[in-house]
Amino acid sequence: MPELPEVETVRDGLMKHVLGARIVEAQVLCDRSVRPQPGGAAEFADRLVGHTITAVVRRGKFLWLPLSAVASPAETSAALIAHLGMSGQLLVRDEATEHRHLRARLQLADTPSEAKYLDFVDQRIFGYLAVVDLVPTPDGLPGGLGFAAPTLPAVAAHIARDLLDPALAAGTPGRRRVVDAIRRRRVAIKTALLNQELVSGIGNIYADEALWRAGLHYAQPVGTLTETQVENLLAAAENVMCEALAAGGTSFDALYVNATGEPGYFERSLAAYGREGAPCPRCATPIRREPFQNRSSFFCPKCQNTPAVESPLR
DNA sequence: ACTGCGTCCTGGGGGC
DNA sequence: TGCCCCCAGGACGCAG
Repeated sequence: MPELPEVETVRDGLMKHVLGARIVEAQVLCDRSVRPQPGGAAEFADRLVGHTITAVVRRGKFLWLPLSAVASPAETSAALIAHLGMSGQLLVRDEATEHRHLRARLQLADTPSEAKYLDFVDQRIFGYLAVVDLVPTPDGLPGGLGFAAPTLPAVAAHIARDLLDPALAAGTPGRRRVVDAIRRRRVAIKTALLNQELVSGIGNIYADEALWRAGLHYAQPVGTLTETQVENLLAAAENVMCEALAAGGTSFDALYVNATGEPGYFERSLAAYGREGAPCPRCATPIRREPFQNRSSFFCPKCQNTPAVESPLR
């Protein structure tokens, strides 16, 4: 399941293999994988062919590749956006290779490596590709990591910045605003962590890991947490995602691989997620799994104390 | 404005 | 052995 560290690992691979490349041909093998594209596959291909990839940008779990026309290279008003969903893969290939779930294939020229194809493979079709317009960021800051221009895809404008964004660095006003935005909600803390409009990039795996590190129960009402507890939780989320990034991401179920098809190695470092019945690395209490909002939550029943009840007087 | 829940999708695995 | 049902979850649409 690609979350921030996995998407960032893919971005890194794409930088090495497709930056500056010109798109020669675009093949769509599954129409449903190309959305939100009003004109469908034909419009998708039409807006890609002949254009050059000028950057590889990420905000949270969203990736986009700004495009410029060969005739007017300074103009970058559109981008190829990619969301990997549950099982999406962007694979750089030197040759046209077979994939069971190949949904789209871009043929490239002038790549910085031997790469000739950018394949979008997606088993569950929760991910998508589209060519979309870029709009200015409200704050005039870069829209995401990897591109200095203050723009982002209109279709992702509602997505918050993530914890690796310099604008949200620990101790900055940006980070304080995230803490405040979280604390204003009246939801369980895990719900807030997973809300991509408050802070982006965190999915089920890293939410559980951050909560384990911070010693918080997933169902703890946000209103019962102190400012410091929320700050510490965000720091834990940032740290665990940085460590996962250094390991190339988490390949929990083999649906995640990087841009050259290799898995990540952070799964062996997970403390809670996917470890039902295994000993908590801190206190050896068996990790428990409980259903939470149609998902699974993994936690240590000893380290992550039972949620306090929100005071009715507040 | 918020919150919560259902929906999309496919392959693997467990149970009978 | 085979079949059916359930499970995984990111993002979004909708109802209240």
